[in-house]
Amino acid sequence: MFPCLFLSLPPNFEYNGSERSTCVLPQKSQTGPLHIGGVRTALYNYLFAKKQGGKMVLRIEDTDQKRFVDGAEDYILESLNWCGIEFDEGVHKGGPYGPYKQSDRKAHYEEYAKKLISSGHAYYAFDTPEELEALRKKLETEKALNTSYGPHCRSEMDNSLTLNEKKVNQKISSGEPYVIRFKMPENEDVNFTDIIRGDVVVNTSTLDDKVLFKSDGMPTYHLANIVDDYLMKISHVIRGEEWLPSLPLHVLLYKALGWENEMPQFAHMPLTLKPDGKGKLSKRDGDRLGFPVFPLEWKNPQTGEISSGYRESGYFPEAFINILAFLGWNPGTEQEIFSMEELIQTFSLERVGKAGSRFDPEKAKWYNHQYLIEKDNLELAELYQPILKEKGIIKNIQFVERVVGLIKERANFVQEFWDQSSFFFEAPMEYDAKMISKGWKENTTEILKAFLSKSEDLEEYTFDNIELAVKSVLEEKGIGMGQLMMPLRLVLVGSGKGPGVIEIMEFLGKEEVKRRIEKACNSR
RNA sequence: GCUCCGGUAGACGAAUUGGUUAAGUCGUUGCCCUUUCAAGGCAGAGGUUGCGGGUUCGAGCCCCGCCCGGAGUACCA
Repeated sequence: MFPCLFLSLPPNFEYNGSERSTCVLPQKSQTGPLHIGGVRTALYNYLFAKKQGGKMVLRIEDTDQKRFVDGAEDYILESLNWCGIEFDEGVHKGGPYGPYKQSDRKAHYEEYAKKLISSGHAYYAFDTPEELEALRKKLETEKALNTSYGPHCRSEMDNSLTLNEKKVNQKISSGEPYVIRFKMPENEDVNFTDIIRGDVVVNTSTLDDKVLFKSDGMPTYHLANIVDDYLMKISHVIRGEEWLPSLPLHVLLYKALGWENEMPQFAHMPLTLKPDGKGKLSKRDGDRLGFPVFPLEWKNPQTGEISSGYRESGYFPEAFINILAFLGWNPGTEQEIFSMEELIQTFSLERVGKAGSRFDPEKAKWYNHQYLIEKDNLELAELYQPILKEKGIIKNIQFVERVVGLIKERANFVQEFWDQSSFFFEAPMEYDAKMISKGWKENTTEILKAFLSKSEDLEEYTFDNIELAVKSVLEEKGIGMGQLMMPLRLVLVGSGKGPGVIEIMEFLGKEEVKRRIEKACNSR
């Protein structure tokens, strides 16, 4: 899996303005594709860009060839498309700053890596993995403050700082593998400002000589990101908090390349945490705790393992977006339901929180319910139809629409509709035992028959008329409402759920009600 | 270990930037309604704002120390 980057460019770009954004998508996601944390990062970038009137650009960061996952790129595209996050430029669309896939931009990285070498900001290193491992172990046993490749040890290693030029050229031309490392300055304070975190200072003595260019000819994230953001004229970098520790390096790279004035502004957003326990949300948490971590269902092409997605679980994209937006951001008002358009209007980086937020699956359901009850009955009926077809039930859309209108308030998802409404389509096959013992008395059959004969006389089987029939039966028999309504519900629905009993009767019609009552009475 | 970032009820989080009694939502509990369930309405529980000092008339907010959590510390992003 590789992450991708979102950039936004305003039509009239100026570096000192605050009108453009960019972000890095997923975190270390070897284990799977874009998950909700990544979509949320994309969303914030999108909201920021749209609010400022910028353009959204998708860049694919596929510099790690080992981690290529088949289908990942399409998955990203499809996910964001489902969410309603649109791009103006990118791998799939082209644009003035292409190509938008880093594996197609190798020449750029090589060029700037060489520039850094000639300006003395970087150097070639020939150390083998074994030598590197030995170095680390040695420094660890010495309890050195900094156990990585850096100023304190680079003079003892196999690199262009210790070797003479002839030797270096010889090694390179003979095809010996090499990397290019950044020459980290010694004991220098790096100051920078993060939009969300504020001012941060880091001393370079805690940093190391990061590899910028790998022996396979590809850049690392650090180099590729800086070069591309510069070339693509990015003004804002909005990415996950896990990048914050790399920011000093990035700042130093901008300086070393002489791009200090073109350096974008940074915003590092809080991580999304597991609902239980500790740590950031990972792929495994979802199905372990019974909620999706992916926007769309994902099938791992290598293992065939399937992870559930929000779309397949019945979440509406609008609800999903709303949930994500509130994961680390809030408007400061009491409004909780926001359309994408409202989010664009209201969103600001300043109101993004600093603390990591825990994802709450319960509240996610609540959000979906809010959107579901606001949906048009016809739209919901169309979503319900395929489910009915699977059950072998063919009904016209008007019928389904009426059913949906009666039951949608008690469901969070369209998938729950059948459980709430099966009795509208077919008579109950069995009766709930608890309801029988609670509501079915000796005289119940007699009461139901009395009700039946009352309703026989009804010319129009309307709510009001049925109610009148109910009342007169109660009066005649001198009984309470429960003695009639409980059995009626049992007979009609089969259990203790569903809308009001009279509403159900009105919907089913006189004949069907009669059939169900008689069937139940005869079977007693 | 080291570096950085965090810490307000079970969860998300507000607090006009130092100003009464620390919002609201989800969840939870009870009641009303519907003799079902859900929705809705009402009410309640839940907090020493991580801990300890300090500054101040006054601290969730500023300063110092500590504790806890997270991230980073790869030829991964």
